[in-house]
Parts: sequence; C-alpha cells; structure tokens
Amino acid sequence: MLYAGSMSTVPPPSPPPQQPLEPLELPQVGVEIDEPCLRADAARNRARLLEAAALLVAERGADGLTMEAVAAAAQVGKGTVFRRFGDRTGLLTALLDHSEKKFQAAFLSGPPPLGPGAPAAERLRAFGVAMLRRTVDELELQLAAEPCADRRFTNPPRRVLHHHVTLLLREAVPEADCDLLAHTLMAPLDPALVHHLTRQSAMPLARLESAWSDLVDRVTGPAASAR
Amino acid sequence: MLYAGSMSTVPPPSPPPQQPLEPLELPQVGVEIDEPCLRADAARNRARLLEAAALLVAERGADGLTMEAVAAAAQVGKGTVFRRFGDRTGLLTALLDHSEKKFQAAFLSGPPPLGPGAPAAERLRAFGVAMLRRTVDELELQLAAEPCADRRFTNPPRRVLHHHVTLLLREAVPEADCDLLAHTLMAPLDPALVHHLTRQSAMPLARLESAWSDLVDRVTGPAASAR
DNA sequence: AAGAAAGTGGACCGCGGTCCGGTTTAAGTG
DNA sequence: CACTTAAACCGGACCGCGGTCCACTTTCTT
Repeated sequence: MLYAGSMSTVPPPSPPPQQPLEPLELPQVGVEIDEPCLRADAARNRARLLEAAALLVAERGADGLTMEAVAAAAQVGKGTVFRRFGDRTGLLTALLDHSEKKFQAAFLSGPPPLGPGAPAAERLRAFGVAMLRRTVDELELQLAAEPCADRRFTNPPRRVLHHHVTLLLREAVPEADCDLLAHTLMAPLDPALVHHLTRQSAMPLARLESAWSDLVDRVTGPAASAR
Repeated sequence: MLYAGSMSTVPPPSPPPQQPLEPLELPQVGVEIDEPCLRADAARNRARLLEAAALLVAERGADGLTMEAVAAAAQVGKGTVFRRFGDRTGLLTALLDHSEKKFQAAFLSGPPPLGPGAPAAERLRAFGVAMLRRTVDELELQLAAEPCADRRFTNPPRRVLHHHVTLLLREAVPEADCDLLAHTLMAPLDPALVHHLTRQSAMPLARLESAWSDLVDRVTGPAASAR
C-alpha cells in the first residue's frame, strides 16, 4: 500500500462527507491509508470484474474493453462497474495497479541506483530507463488508461512519480524550480509520446534511453547563467 | 497559408484515392498547398458552421459545444459537420486556426527575437513566452481541442511547432538529439499542463515564464559530459 | 430480528460518429 | 443556352458507448 492504489473504492462513493480543504492529499512517500474494506459481495464482484477486464483486454485489446462488456462478462450490472471504478480510466488504472506498486516500491525502497543510496543524478537516470521499459511493456494499457486532458496531471500515480522526481531534482539542482522542472523532465516518458516515437516513427528504444540520459545531464548540469 | 490549416476540407473525404506512402507530409515551413476550393454550398455551410460554433462556445463554453447543437444552430445536418471537420477535435482546431496562423507567421517571418534574425537561444526564449501567453489566452479552446492520446503528436499544428523548435535547437546545440529534445522542451507549454498549473494550482504565469527561460538556459548550455 | 448502510442492476440519457438515399452544383455537350 | 451527367454534398435516422439514477436487495451490526 504505497499510495493507496485502486485497491480502494473510488473515494467516498458519493453521499455526505467531503473535506472542504485539501480534497486530495499529496501522497506522502510510503504513507499507509486504511482500505475501505469492502463488503463481502462487493469485494467478490470487484475481483470478478478485474479478472473479466484482464481477459477482455487480452483477447480483444484495450480498445475492445467496454464497460458493458466487462460487466456482462463478470455477470454484474453496468452500474456496479462504475460504482467500483468511477469510470473507464479508473478501471484501466486498476488493471495497472499491480505493476504500478511494484515500480513504486522499486524506486522508493529498492536497491540503488533506482532506490535510495545512489546520487540523485544517477537515480534519475535509472528512473527514466526503468520507466521507459515499463511503459513500452504495457504501452497499450498505459495509453488507454491515460486520462483526458484536464485530469492528466491530477491522478495519484502521476503525482507520486512527479513528487519523486521533484525530490531527486531538489537534491541535484537545489537552485532550480524543481516542481516545474520535474514536469518537463517527465515529458519524454509520457506513454503517448513513447507510442508516437517507437510505434509511429519506428524509433529504437535505445535512442530514447540515451536521450533521457543526456537530458538528465543537461538539466542537472550547471545552470548556465546566460540571459 | 502557412501549413494548410483547416481552411481545407478534411483530406480526401473518403472515396477512392489514398497515397500508400507518406500519408502525411511533414509540413515544410511556408509551403503552400492548393486549397480544394469547396463547392459554393459547401463553403457557405462551412462559414455558417464556424460562426455558429464560435457563438456557442462564447455563450456556453467549450464543453457546451455539441456537434448536434452547432449543426442545428447553423441550420445544417449533423452529417455535414462531420464531413467538413472530420470530428469534434477538427472543428475546435478550425476555430483556433486563425490565431494559429498568426502565431506561425510571427515566429516564421516576423520580427526578432521571435522571428528570424536573433540567436537561436534567444528565439527559443521568445517562443516559449509567446506560446505561454497564447495558450493562457485561449486555454479553454486549446484544452478542448487537444486530441486524445495517440493523435496528440500527429496533428499538423503540433508538428509545425515541433519542427520549428527542432530547427532552433539544431542551431543552438548541434550535438544533441534535437528531435527528442524538442519534444521535451515543449512539454511545459502543453495546454493541459498550463491549465493544471495556473488554474488548479494557482501558479502565476510569471513563474512559468521564468522557468521556461531557465530551462532554455539549461538545455542550450554546455552538455555536461558527466557519466 | 430488525434497521441502517452499502451495494446492485438495468433502464435511461446524451453525445460522438457512421451511413446511405436523395439533392445540388458545376462542368461539359449539342 | 438548354440539357445531361457525374461528382460533390446534404441530412437525419441509426448505432454504440460512457455515464447517471434510483428503486430494490444484500450484508453487517446490535
């Protein structure tokens, strides 16, 4: 439970409560969040849905994953799917949750150079490479799970990654605007871009990796005081 | 006519031809493309549609822009809207076309430092600032017009911008992988990010601008030969 | 046992996108 | 100019999907 992935239900389904301030807590590294602990039937249906979804994706591709289809395959009402996962993106995200947590564990507490122990710049290099590999592996799902426009920077997994990069940057280049720099740095790891480059432009993964490395060098290098 | 904006109909509407190779020519800077020159009624309807669309956006916001609504407002069939603009994104893009062309003209042939005549790094700085301003101005439309995932890097306007940045980078840092670097550099100008930062995080525009400037410095600076 | 909370499911809605029979336009042709 | 014809265009019925809603059922607690 590194960031309270989609193991949990979509926040408070709907009814009364809604903390007025800090509606979304910045996911602290390694924080534990009490899982809502679903009711028996709900948990059963959740499992069935995930299983059915994975099956559907496997045999028809991510585009073939229809909310209605997955509901039918799991012998469950359509409304149940939405109650559990919020929307289509939520379902896709849940499918990626496993790998997401593994990845988080790797860079939060795994062995160097990805995990703590190595110098920041080196960790950044390792981070990009690992991320690229993971993205390529799950390209189809990652692409399908990408939320549309206004939620692209608001979803928890993304915020965890961004937060991590920000911390590393603060260590490597304390004088920079690390928050913004982190956003920039993460751009070449974006699934949509990776897809465009590797699939539509047939660019070898190695080139992406070396470009990432160069980028880290440039960014963590001296802050050319030009201008 | 800088890149054959959406003044033209969606490519060849549908029927027979389809050049097997180079289905989308990289928009050369300043290239002219013969406009299909619509039939009289088609041109009239196109104008009406754009007018109606602009009106609808003005009074109900970009989210209120429905293909059916704009068709009705222009007293035209729904099919016509799709035939003319391909899809919703196409319509939104057409609405932005005017400003797009103006912007292109500014950095392709306008006065320095945005246009030719200034050193590359300086042009890059100007480019980012201008782009940020424009994006903030038309945030709502830009956001709504953003194509989903797999077409985000394939649309002509984006390619023109990317091409331009690539050229400037080649001038400023010939030893780098300028194609990829351009993608990275353009990330902080992405409408979705700008929206997230300025609207959802209340970050002042000035900070984005200065971060851009710093970024250009870092990127065009010495390629720290670490590693 | 009984009430409250949580969960369920399928009818329903709106919108983006497709399709195809009918209509209009524009370029020949006598 | 009148007429013909083929291509371009039009429009609205139609489809599928994502998402909502709410009356009903199941589970949990005491």
